[in-house]
Amino acid sequence: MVEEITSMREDFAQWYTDIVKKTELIDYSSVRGCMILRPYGYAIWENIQRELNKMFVASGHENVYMPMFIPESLLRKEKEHVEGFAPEVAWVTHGGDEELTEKLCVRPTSETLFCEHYANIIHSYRDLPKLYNQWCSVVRWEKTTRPFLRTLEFLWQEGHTAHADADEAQEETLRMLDTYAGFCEKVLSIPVIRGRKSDKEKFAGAKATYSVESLMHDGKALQSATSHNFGDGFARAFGIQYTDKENKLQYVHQTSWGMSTRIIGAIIMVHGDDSGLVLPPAVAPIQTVVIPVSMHKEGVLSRAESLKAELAEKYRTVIDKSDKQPGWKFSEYEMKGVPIRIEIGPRDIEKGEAVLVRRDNGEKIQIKLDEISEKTGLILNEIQSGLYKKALKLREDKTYIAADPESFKKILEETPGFVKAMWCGNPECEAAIKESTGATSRCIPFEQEELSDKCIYCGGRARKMVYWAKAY
RNA sequence: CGGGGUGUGGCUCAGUUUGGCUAGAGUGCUUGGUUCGGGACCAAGAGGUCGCCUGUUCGAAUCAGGUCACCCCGACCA
Repeated sequence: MVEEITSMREDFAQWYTDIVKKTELIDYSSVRGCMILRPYGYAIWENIQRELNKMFVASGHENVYMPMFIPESLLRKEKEHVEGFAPEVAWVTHGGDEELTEKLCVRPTSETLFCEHYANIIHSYRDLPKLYNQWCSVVRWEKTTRPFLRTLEFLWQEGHTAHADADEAQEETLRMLDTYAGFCEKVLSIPVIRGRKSDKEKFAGAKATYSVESLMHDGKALQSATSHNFGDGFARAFGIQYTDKENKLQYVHQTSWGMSTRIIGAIIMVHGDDSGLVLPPAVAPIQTVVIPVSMHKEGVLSRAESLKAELAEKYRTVIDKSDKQPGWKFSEYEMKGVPIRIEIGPRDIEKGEAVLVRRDNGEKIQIKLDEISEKTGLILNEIQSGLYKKALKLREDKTYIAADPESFKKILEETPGFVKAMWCGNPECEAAIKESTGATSRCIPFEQEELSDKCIYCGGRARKMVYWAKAY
């Protein structure tokens, strides 16, 4: 047990803050609401980036880079979009001492830039589809901020695609949602609910928004990624037209989809425990750490070094040769969520063994040195899938069904989590539920269940089962 | 943006109520030594314009006004 980290039960918010600081994921900067991603935190993002990018490339997407500034007139081209984002954009009004004739906003998202560009480069059905993605940072002037979960500037990727027709755009929207779901579940070991957002929760300017939703340890939900179908709304606003095979002018149908550094907050809050971080091996900056014990003794350090070199061929491995106590090191790497720790000291070397310790369950295993590389791989896989199962169980344990407003409210107050309940589809009921319970509709899941035929709030005819929760 | 809280060596905090000598402790850091299988020990040392600004006062970490930042709860949002 690490003393410096507040226990989850005692104060979840403080636990979270302790973790991000003490494990050196971030530091605060002198700019309000902006965080410094330290090497350990940034390495997680780089791993996420690498894995996710592979998936994008595999499905035919190309990376581009757009400017970070958007002229005011361009931002204003699509009405709903600007209304959605205007309250939280940062404006550049001066270049040096000179006032700009048109102010520029720092991109809060890049739909408008992509649209303008697409209008210029798409002319024929032969130019379609356009499957672009960009990795960048965006700025949203949030009122309150929290590391990873909400910062003024954050890193993300935003995919923007243009298609010949509505069906293809819808297919792309769902394919990318599925990509995110697979990424969360396989790479991050985070189970997600796939579904559609209600109109109230929809992206500004979208025809339909889909999301993958995950559940944190404290029973609050976190939108882990979104995928939007824009229909031809943006195309009409920006004049993105092409000539089809029949020589007729058509508007393109577009999508956009994104995942941000916020997902690191989910990794922390889904897998972490009172000893600190627990990182899924696929994105852990350090997969195994070799800790020499009694390293001043003859032969220990050199054996530990050669073990490290062997492991490093296959896994992200470090050796800690600092003169700290072994016990200190054990705690340190536990706190940092390193999946596997390997202790090697005189006793082990004599027997031709080492001690392998799993972060996920604390199990200590004596392993023959000549088998250790292979076993490490197997155990990393076990941890990867074990974390998923554990998280899934947690989510299932915290998923409830409510049949009436009173029990709905009671569940959210006493045992926070996902609440499944029927909804008539009326935004007023949705707003009223939020007002009385603080919970929002997280999504209308693809996997529907017929819990009842009455809306949880008004008792009218129910149309959909919805996942509700308090959310980050 | 509303409500609450906090700013004092790197970190955690005491001191502020009731203004008063050279601002303390633990931990961390540096050096030397002894240790080393779950956060070691001894010794010596370095490190602070008390968030910032203005005021009150003979005198401000302490009082007043302002301001900035962070944390928590809410509203808004990825």
